[in-house]
Amino acid sequence: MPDEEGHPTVEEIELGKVLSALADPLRRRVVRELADAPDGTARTCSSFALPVSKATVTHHFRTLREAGLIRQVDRGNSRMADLRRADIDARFPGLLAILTAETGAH
Amino acid sequence: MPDEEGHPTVEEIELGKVLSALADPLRRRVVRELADAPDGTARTCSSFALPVSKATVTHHFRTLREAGLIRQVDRGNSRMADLRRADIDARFPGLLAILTAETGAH
DNA sequence: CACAAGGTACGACTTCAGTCGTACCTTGCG
DNA sequence: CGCAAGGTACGACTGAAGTCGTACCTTGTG
Repeated sequence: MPDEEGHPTVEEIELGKVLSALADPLRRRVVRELADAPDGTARTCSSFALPVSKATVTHHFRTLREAGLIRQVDRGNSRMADLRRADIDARFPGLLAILTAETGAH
Repeated sequence: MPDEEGHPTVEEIELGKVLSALADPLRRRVVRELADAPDGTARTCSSFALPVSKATVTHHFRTLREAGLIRQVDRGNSRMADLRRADIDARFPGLLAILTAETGAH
């Protein structure tokens, strides 16, 4: 069985869900910031300062997690999120490069 | 100015619209079939035999066209669609390879 | 010319995704 | 202990997206 609740295994990652998750500019911004940071960088949800409410932030991170793009682990007080870089690269090579190349209006 | 109605130029192609367009399995199927065919292959909308009505087919092809993924030109009786392969490769290298690699339930 | 084939336009319906407020839970800290 | 910080759960609202039927236009063909 997978890790915890809502983390698909590498084989379970579906292109459709990944593309749907990345269709949203806020979620794309989260992934891009994580992809630009050193591998293994883990940040809290709130550290991204998304211009939406807490409830909406939770919703977006759940979408990213269930798509298989990020990993979320409880760490005492808060919950840390980090990019599943190796898994993404294995399933969709070149995808992260496309995302990090995005510039302009975000 | 661009070509005809609804064809963005290469620079106007936006990642968000491309990902939104590709989030739909039917549209992904169209792009994949075109990408698998030889470059320059042009097909009619109806030749894809999508399991939806004519009106819906028109809708999906308009979405693909406005996202900049396909080109549509009137050719007498019908309207031929072909992949904007060079433009896509220029803006998002590796994207088409990800799509053509998709297997399983479509 | 008349008609079928291929698409588009428009309006309508339904489902889904993004958004929020509120209530609530857990953990760390003073 | 008591409280603030960080997140989640739930219900609700709204707008967007996929779907369809019908009507209509254009082009090629018999």
